[in-house]
Amino acid sequence: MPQNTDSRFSLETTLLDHEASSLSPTVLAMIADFFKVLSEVSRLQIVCALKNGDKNVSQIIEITGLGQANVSKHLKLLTQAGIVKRTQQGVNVVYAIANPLVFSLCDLVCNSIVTQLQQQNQQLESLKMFQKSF
Amino acid sequence: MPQNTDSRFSLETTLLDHEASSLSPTVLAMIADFFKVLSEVSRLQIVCALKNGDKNVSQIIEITGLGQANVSKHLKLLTQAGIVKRTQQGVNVVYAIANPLVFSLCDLVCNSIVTQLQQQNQQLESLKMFQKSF
DNA sequence: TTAATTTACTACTATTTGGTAATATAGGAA
DNA sequence: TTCCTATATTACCAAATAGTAGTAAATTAA
Repeated sequence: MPQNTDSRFSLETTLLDHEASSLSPTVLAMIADFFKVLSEVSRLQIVCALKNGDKNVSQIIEITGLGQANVSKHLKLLTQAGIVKRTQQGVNVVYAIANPLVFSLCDLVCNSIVTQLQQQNQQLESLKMFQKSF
Repeated sequence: MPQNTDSRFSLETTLLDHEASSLSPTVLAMIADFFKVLSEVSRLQIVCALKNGDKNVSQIIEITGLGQANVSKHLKLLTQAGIVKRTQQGVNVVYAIANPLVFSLCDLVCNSIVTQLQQQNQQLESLKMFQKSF
């Protein structure tokens, strides 16, 4: 196997191309952790709230309707995951999207869900037509 | 707002373009659920095991080293999410990737993590240089 | 038929985690 | 200084979940 001196690509190419037994659980855990941060409605709400521009914590609380302590905890997780970034501005703390990748991910998943629902819809229609013929 | 008769795109365009208050929690929940399925190491292991071709349950158990009941439970979740598909072949049940999107998602996240680690590495190097100058 | 194999299901335990109330901390105003 | 506001942290509870042992169901072989 040729050595790849660019570590930026060595990870991704070695990650999923091998049998699971040879996969680094550490790498899989990092990927899983990233997905886990995006796997909660409250955190997605916060991400969406930041899509149209930076917001301070109070604004995020107002937009999402979540509790203050709850928002603070979610923001900490999102920050640790590198999804949002924190900037102190006087007494306020402004959060912003640090990694726009999240929107690409959400769009991809959303398209996938829509396609899946469409297929289910088609099957439902077929069933209806079948039922009608009796 | 112009009516969009193609429901395939109305969802994705209305999803993230508005304030969180106007977002359908249902849609966000569907997206969150999809991410949640990918947020566990064991399930990522199974997905990776299927990357190089379909496998029956016994093979998946052997490759991943997970318990039988555990694998069965994870496969059920992956199937419900539309990520893998199930085919009975005699006494065996063969699972295959139903939605290759998962690999795109994993690659995107993996690249993001690598970039993040690189940046941290650079900061570490800067710190080392700084320390050396004393 | 019986026996063996494969997969799914059913509790059950232990751990994790979202939400919240209370408290702490820190910055700005008076 | 004191007071007020904004954010973070802690402690706690309740719900969700990963893992497992045991069992059930279904198929094939003998």
